[in-house]
Amino acid sequence: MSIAHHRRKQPELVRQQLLEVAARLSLEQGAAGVTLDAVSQAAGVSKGGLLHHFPNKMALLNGLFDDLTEKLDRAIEEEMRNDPVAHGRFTRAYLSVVFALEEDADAQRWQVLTIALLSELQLRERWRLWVADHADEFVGTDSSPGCLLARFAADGLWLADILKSHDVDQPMRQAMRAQLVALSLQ
Amino acid sequence: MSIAHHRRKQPELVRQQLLEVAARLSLEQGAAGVTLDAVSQAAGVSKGGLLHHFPNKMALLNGLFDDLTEKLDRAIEEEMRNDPVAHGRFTRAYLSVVFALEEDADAQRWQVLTIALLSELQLRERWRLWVADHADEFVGTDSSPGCLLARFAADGLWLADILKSHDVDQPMRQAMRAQLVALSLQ
DNA sequence: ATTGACAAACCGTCCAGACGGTATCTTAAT
DNA sequence: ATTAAGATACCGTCTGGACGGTTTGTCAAT
Repeated sequence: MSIAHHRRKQPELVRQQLLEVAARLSLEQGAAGVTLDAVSQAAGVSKGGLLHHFPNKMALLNGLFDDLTEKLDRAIEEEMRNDPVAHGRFTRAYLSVVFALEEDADAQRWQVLTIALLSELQLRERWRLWVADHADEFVGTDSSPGCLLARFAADGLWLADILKSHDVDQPMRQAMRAQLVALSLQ
Repeated sequence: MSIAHHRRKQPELVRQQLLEVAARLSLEQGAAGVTLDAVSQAAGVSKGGLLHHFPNKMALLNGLFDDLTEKLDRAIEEEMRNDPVAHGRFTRAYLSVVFALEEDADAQRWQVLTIALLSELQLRERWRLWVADHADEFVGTDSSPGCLLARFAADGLWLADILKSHDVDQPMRQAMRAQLVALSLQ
């Protein structure tokens, strides 16, 4: 911050703002709403300015993806640090994060974005890699059928939250979570 | 067929062909690949011809959605007819259909389409309605936490199949299915 | 003769990206 | 401490193409 004080241009803030706005637009207007014009204008930057930070649209989308997975990874690591049991540790952390998503208002913005990102071929592949890498990293502790099933169920719940298709009340949610945690231990 | 025989133009076939091609394009090129130009050209029809069958693009997407849910409903009904146990009957039928998806080569084409459809705001709402309607219809038999959980897990597996993120081998798949069926009964 | 099923040309809009330019910041030599 | 030199962070405009949709034309079947 000491630097920021005598620094009038703060490119990192602009970059963050652009990502923020892009995520918000995808939430409010769907994937089609994320155009260079719309993003730059809503972020109070010219299109040239946007393209300075992200040389093309794909770079912007990749930036969103990076931001998303980074946050996800941090949240998961945080949860894993507080779990003494090795077996299914990653799965339980994953469960925690997914179950927390609905309550975190900030996180909601990212949920719909995920769907939008998944509809892009290249980003779908990146997502695949993310999953594969994590499955690989925790193959020793989290590859039992129970763990896999628990994570699948979490994904299903996450999808339902996005679509608001079911509304699961809080007691039911907690009951489900308990059952999935039990699965992760078996 | 008797009509088609002495009829050179077969509008119903063209319509089917258009939907087929649109689904294929979304699989091969992502949602962005489904343009009126691309669909009509790949279907061997002029753009005017396409717009004769579907007055605008949304109508085409709605047509895809209708086709998809129709097939889904038929498959589910078929499965439900062969299940003597009332409790969780819908959930088990849902499981059967989802687990069968990966084997059915024809069905694969529709999987990615689903994601593409979900990225469209209006179609997401239609999907929400479909889910809500079915949850409502079978509220007496399929609203237990076990059933809900089983369906969530099926959705997660379906997502994993689409992304090819995990490759679950056949024995594991069957074990998971058995476990989910058990959940649907509890 | 009318109509349904297309084809072909065309229109207006939107959008990704290029480009030329300007303001601001950093570095380092003086 | 000043300042020249270059890098970085933007801005505003333009363009070529894509895309959704319209209009008009054609032709076979009824």
